[in-house]
Amino acid sequence: MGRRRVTLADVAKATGVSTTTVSLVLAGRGAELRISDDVQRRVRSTAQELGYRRNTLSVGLRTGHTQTIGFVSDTVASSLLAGNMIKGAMEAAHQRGFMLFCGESGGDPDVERALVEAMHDRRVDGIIFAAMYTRTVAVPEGLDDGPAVLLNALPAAYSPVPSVLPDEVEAGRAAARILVDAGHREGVHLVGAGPGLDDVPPNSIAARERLIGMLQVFEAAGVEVVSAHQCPKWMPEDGYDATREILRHHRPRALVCLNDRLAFGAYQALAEAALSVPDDVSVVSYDDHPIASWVRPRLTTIALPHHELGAKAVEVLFAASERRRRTKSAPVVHRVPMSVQLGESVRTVPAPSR
Amino acid sequence: MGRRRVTLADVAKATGVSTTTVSLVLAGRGAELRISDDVQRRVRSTAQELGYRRNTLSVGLRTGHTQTIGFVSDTVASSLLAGNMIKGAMEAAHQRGFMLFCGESGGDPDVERALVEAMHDRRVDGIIFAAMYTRTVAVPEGLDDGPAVLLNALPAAYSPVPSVLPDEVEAGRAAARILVDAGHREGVHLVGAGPGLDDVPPNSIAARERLIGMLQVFEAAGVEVVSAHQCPKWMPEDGYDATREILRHHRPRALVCLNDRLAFGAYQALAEAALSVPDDVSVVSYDDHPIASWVRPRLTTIALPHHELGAKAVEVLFAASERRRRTKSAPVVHRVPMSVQLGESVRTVPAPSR
DNA sequence: CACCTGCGCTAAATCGTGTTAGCTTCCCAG
DNA sequence: CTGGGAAGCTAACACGATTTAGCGCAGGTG
Repeated sequence: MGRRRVTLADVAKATGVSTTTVSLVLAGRGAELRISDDVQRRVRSTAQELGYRRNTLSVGLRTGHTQTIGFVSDTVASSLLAGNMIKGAMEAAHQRGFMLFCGESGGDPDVERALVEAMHDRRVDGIIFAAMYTRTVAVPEGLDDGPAVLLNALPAAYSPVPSVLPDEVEAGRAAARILVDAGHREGVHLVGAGPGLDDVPPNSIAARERLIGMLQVFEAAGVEVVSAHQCPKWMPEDGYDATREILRHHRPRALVCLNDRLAFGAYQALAEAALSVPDDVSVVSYDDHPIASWVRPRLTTIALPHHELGAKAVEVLFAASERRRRTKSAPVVHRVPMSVQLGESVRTVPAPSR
Repeated sequence: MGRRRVTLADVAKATGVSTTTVSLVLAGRGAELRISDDVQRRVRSTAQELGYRRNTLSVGLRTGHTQTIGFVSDTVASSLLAGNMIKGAMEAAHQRGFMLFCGESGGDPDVERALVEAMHDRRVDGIIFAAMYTRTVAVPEGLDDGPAVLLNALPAAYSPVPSVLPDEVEAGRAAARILVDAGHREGVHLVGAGPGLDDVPPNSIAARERLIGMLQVFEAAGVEVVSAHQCPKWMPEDGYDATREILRHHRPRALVCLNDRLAFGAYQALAEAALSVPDDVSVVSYDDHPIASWVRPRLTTIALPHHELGAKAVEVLFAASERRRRTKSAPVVHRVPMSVQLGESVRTVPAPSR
C-alpha cells in the first residue's frame, strides 16, 4: 500500500539509460530524436515490467497540461439531465485520456467563482460551465482565464466563451409538426408558457425558443392556439393546475406541454376529468424525462440530447484550446439537434371532408 | 488570459524576502519559525494584492497531498440517486477545500481499474467507490493502494476497505411498522421481492435487508404476508405486472413496494382496477424518488439518505487517511439511517372489535 | 593529421512549492 | 576582546517529469 511508486528514474536506472531517453521513448518521440530501436524496446519493456505510470502532477507542473477538465454546474441533483450531460462529457473526455473535476455551485455566484478558481489552481486544461435547464447565465469572473465552454446556457452579457445548446427552435417546430401532421387543427392548448414569447419562466431559453418554433409551424398550417398557460416552475402540480384551468373553459383536443413533468400533471387532470389520452386528447411534450416512458400511454416527447450535449461540450473545448493558440474569433453557438421520441399519446385525426 | 500566474517567487520579490519566508507565512507557520509580525503582514498583503494562489500541482508533487478525492461510480445517469450522493460528497469535500474527480465505469471492471489507476496517477488523496443501487461489488484491483471507501456497497470478497450504506434493515422495520401501526393486519402483499430472503434481484443488499426488517416486524405483530412477487428490474412496468397478478387472485388491503418506481406501476394497475389509494389499498414503498411526491396521493416512502451517504463517505475517507498512518484495523461498515417520508398513501384501519 | 558531419545518447535547467540546515546580525556575559 | 545564544531570515535541495543544448565517437574528406 504505502509502497513508493515507480518513477522515470527507476526505469532509467533499471534499463541503464538516462531519464531523458526514457521520457522521449515513452512520449513516442524516440524515432524523432533517433533513439535506437534496441534501446526503445528495452525501455518499453522495463517500464512495462516495473509497472511504471507517469505522475500526472509532475507532467502538469512541467508542461502546463494536466489532462483534466473542470465541470461546473449549478445543480446536478434536481434533474436527471445533469447526470446524462456529465456522463456524456465524461465519456468524451475519457476517450482522450482526460478526467473530469466536478463541482456544483447551487447557483451561488460566490461558489461559482470559488469553484472556477479551485479548478484553475489545479491547472485544468479547460472548464465546462453547465446549466441544468437551458437558460442565460452570468459568466463567472475568471472563467475565460483559460479555454471554456458554456453548456446548456447562453451568456447573459457579451462574452467570448462559446456555447453548446439544444436546438430548441427546431424542437418547437417538430412538436407542432407532430400535431399538424396528425391532423390536429383545433382545440390546441399550451401548458407551461405563452401565449406571448415573454410569457416564460425567468431566463428560460428553452421555453422561448420552443414557442417560436411552434408558432411558426402552427401559423403556417393555419392552426390557432386556443389558450396558453404560463407556469413558473414546470413541475407536475403546475401542469395539473393549468390543465384543470383549461378544462374549466374548454374541451381541448391537443395539449402541448413544455416538459414531461407538466405533461405528467396534465395526465392526472385529464384522468380525473375522465378524458382519455390519446382518444379524447392528444399530448405532446419535451425533454424525454424517464417519466415519459413510465406513464400510460407513453408520451410522445422531443428528447433533450443530454449525452450528446456533454460530449459536444468537450469537443468544442478541445477545439477552443487549439484555436486559442492561434487567433481569437467571435464566440460561437453550437446547436445539438433534439430527436422525436414516439409514444402513444397522439391520435391521428381524420381529415375533415371539404 | 494567457497571462502567467503569480508565483511564490513573484510575491517574494515584491515583498523583498525569500520564497521560503513567503511559503512559511502563507502556510501559517510564520510564528513557529519566528518570522517577525511586520514581515508576515507585508507578505500577506502583497500576496493578496498580487492575487497569489498556490499551484496545487506543485504542492501535490512536493507533499504528496492534492486536496482531491476520486469518485468512481458504476452509473450516475440511470438514477437520481447518484446525483445526490455525488452532491453530498462534493459539498462535504468542498467544505474542507477538496475537489472531486468523477468517473463512471458503466459497471465494466476494466474501466473501473482504468479509472482507479488514472486517479492514482493524479495522486488523489483517496477514492470513493460508489454503487448506484445498494449491492455487493468486486473491489477493483489497486483500490486499496491508498485510502478508499465503498459507498452504497459491500465488498463481495474480503477487503480491508470500509463501507458506507443505508440502514436497510431498520428501513424495512419502519415500513412494516407504518402498516402495523395503521392497523393493517390482513391482505398485505409484497411487490418486488420475497417471499424468501433469496428471492431478490442479483446482489441486491437493499432487497434482502428490507425483507429481513419487514418480516421481523410483521412476525412480531402476527401479520401474515399473503403473497410476494420478485421482480428482477424494479421498474414501473414490473410493479404494474406484479400488481395485476396480485389482483387476479386476491383483494389486497396493503402493498409494500420495494421501491417507488414499482409503486408507481402498482398505482397504475390499481387505477385500472378502479381501486383507490389509500381507501381501498394502502401503499408503502422505499427510496423517496421524486416520483413519490408527484403521484396522487403522494407516496409514504422510506427515504434513501443519498446526500448523507455521500457526505458520510467523505468523512469516513478522511478518518481512514488519518488512521492509515497509525494502524490498520478491521474493515468497518457504517450505516446511515433512512427516514420516513409521509404521504397520503396509507389509510388507518379501525381496530377490529374483539 | 586536422576537420567536419551525423549518430545516439545525456547533463542540466526548469516548472512552483515545501523543507532542512545553516547563515548573519545583534546582544550580552565572561 | 571573545564566545555563545537567540532572533530572523535564506540557500539549496527535493518532488518527477520535459526539454534544450551539447558531448563523445565513428567515419569520410582534403
